[in-house]
Amino acid sequence: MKIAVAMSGGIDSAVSAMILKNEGHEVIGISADLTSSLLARHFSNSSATGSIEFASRVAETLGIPHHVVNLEDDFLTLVVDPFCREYLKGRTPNPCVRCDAFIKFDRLLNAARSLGFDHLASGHYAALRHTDEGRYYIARGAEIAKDQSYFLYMLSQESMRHILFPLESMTKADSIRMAHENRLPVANRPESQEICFIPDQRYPEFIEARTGSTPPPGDIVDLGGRVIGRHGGIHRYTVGQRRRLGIGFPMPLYVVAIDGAGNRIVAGIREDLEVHALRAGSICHMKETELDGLDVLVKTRSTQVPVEARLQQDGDGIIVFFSEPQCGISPGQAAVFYSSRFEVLGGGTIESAYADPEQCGRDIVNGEEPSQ
RNA sequence: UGAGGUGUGGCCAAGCGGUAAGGCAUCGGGUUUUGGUCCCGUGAUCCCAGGUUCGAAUCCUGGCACCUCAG
Repeated sequence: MKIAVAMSGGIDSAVSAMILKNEGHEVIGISADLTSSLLARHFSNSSATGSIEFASRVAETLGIPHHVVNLEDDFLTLVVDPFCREYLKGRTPNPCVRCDAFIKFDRLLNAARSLGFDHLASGHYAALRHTDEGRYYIARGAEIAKDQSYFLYMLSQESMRHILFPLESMTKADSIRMAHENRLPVANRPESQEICFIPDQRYPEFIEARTGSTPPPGDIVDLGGRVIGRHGGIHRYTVGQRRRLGIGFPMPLYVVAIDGAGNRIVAGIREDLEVHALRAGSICHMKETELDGLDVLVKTRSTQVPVEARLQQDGDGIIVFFSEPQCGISPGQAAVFYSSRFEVLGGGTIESAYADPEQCGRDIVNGEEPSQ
């Protein structure tokens, strides 16, 4: 089989390429240049090409060709700029989800196919499966702690026909061991974390530089509307956030809601954060084409243990009723639905969250006052 | 300027003569292919000036500041 391996310059994709090569496939490495000029523009002192150079060295070590595809324009249009716009509205986007769906497993896949390679493999810790009827879906792989299926819920049926996850039955420890045993030049590289296009966690500064706008300071209020502090721009906050509120109080205070229209941050104690239901929109169907009424497991963040919930169709969206209240549910993030076997059934973008399960109209997360 | 009260690190707050708890905030670190959470670590000589005492944030005197009640 002719397989292009999406190589990030990290351990996982390197091991993936090695495995496929050893299995006798015709393998090339392919890397997307997403950020070199972006980072040069906004962070003059950071090295954007380091990862691609590592990928190149791995390809050389493995004796496979390596291609670099410049996808920066698409990346900016489909990932970076929507990310910035969401933050300016007081929402908390998940750029990785969009990058996987629109860049890696779309544009980069297409680039591979135009090179004559009909399959694209990546180093994700996730499994790709299909039903007897030929419907593809993502599922959790052997690596539970670092499962990445959450990020993949938006992949299309069309793209999944051409995708391979060579690590799906491996653990991270397996990969590290293989990388060392085979002396891959990336064996000791640190794990990637944080947003790839924003060095040093300085995302508020990045958003300001990228959009050319500086969100104004405003009030931090409690649930009763009393002013208890000041914020430095709503793009600096997310629901559930505790640090950097700067308010001395007998108890820790968290961001309970972001009122974009009123330019206010609503703060409260931990139990004010508890949410019994949420509404997700932009629904993607993975294994299931009908989600209404299903009892599922849900993840509202990538590193969370899935929790029980029931789904209910609500127009073009889905309302998720949690069995146990959840904290830190932020509009803009992804809610991903799993079966008890950790198959991805579908998912969506969180639009709002509800403290009261019986009255989903009480929408405190979108900044509206509780209705009484 | 009559009476009473208060004055401890950014905020709140223990301490009641024996050599400054704790919470919140901040900052740093750990965990984490998003944000966040979580975990660990992080600071003061006690409004000022005298005095008593072996020793005071803790007692006394005098200032200063703020608060409350009066008028």
